[in-house]
Amino acid sequence: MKRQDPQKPADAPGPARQSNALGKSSREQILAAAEMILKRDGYHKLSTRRVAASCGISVGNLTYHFPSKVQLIKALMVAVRVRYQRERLTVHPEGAADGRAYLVRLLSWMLEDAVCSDTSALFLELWVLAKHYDFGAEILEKFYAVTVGRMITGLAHYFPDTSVEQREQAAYFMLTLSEGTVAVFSRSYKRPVDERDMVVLAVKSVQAILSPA
Amino acid sequence: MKRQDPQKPADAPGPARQSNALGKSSREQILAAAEMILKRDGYHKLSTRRVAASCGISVGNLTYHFPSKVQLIKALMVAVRVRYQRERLTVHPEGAADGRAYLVRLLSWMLEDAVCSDTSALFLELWVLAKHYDFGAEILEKFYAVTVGRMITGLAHYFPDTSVEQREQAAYFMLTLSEGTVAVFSRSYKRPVDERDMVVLAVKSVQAILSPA
DNA sequence: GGGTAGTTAGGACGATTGTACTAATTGCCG
DNA sequence: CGGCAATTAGTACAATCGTCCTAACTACCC
Repeated sequence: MKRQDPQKPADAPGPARQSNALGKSSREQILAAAEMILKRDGYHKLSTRRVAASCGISVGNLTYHFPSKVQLIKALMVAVRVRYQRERLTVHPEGAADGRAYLVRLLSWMLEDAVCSDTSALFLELWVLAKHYDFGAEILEKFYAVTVGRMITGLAHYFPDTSVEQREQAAYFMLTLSEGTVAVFSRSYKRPVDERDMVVLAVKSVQAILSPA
Repeated sequence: MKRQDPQKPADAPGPARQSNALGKSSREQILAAAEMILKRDGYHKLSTRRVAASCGISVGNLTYHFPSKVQLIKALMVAVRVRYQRERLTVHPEGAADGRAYLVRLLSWMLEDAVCSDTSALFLELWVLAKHYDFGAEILEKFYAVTVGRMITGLAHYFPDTSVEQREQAAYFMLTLSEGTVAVFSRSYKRPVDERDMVVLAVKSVQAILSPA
């Protein structure tokens, strides 16, 4: 039949959708398969047919839920952003003893997550998507903005004697270190320095940034 | 068949590769076109036909010089590595007044280069290629190893009172910051912190890393 | 000038891509 | 149960992909 109302807003519409045998709606199943393929095979191997085959549905069915590949990619990036953002907000350490302990916990988690194969494989592709699609850059920048914002509030709590500029700079500094760790340390390779050394260096650096000039 | 007239005489004997109208051998021309397409359109749009069309030769001619796409990609990565490595060795600041001036010059150049659209667009794709091809990871790691090694010797000259571990850690730290800058700051976007602020923070951080514990 | 190796153009093949279209099936509501 | 909308499957089509093949052209050496 004719496809009417091809795009609902990219947000999940809530519980009003049918579920298939796997207990997930077709939309969620498609997005999960697309994310898996994006991480494993990369953007340049992400095709509608592959996604459809990966979750056992037909191409026609996929084009019903996502009339174009771009819409699928957009929905995929939105879903990924929502999930990662929720994770990053949840994991944020709150009960740290002091500022130093907060930095150790935060940077340990960030850098360990950066070298995790799931995260690193995903972000490498997200950067490419952000370069290729305008909406991709927007989504990524929004994610970064929220991540940085959350760090800034944490810093304000543990380092009250710092200026707003110092906290902003420290937050972007930690973000840059985290993404750089994805680029440099995500591949297994023999190096004289590993990501755990980087945590120590990062803590020392952020303390230097936050200390009065 | 109906290609342009070859008015370029082969200059000196020696290696004696033929040259076409552009004064570059077909191999170099192909590699240059491939690099341009990789940077502009990304790996997932890099096709043999597109490269051939971009430098005005036929597909058959391209497959003569590079029998498979993988070989083209490999040669492209090798060429890019050689060029960037030579550049990074050349630009290395030698006549700095003191350690701090050395760090300022080095990190300024590294982070400014990271946000340059040519470099950033290229490295985003190189990371994907390194994830997809084993030889890509090797080439990238070798480039990183040489870059870090050059930084270590520079640090040893300007910071003689530091341990080998400190210099290694500082070098990998600067590399991580540089690559993270590509990922975070290469897109033009309004942020409260820019890459020039990052230079200041990076200098302060590396000084903290190199100072005695 | 003739010959040989190195280049080049062009076509062909099967595979894969994104998307459009139709028809069948399913689920829900009155 | 009937009917209608939502969902699914399957096919088709033009475009592009990587690679192979052959014939023609070019440069250079004897």
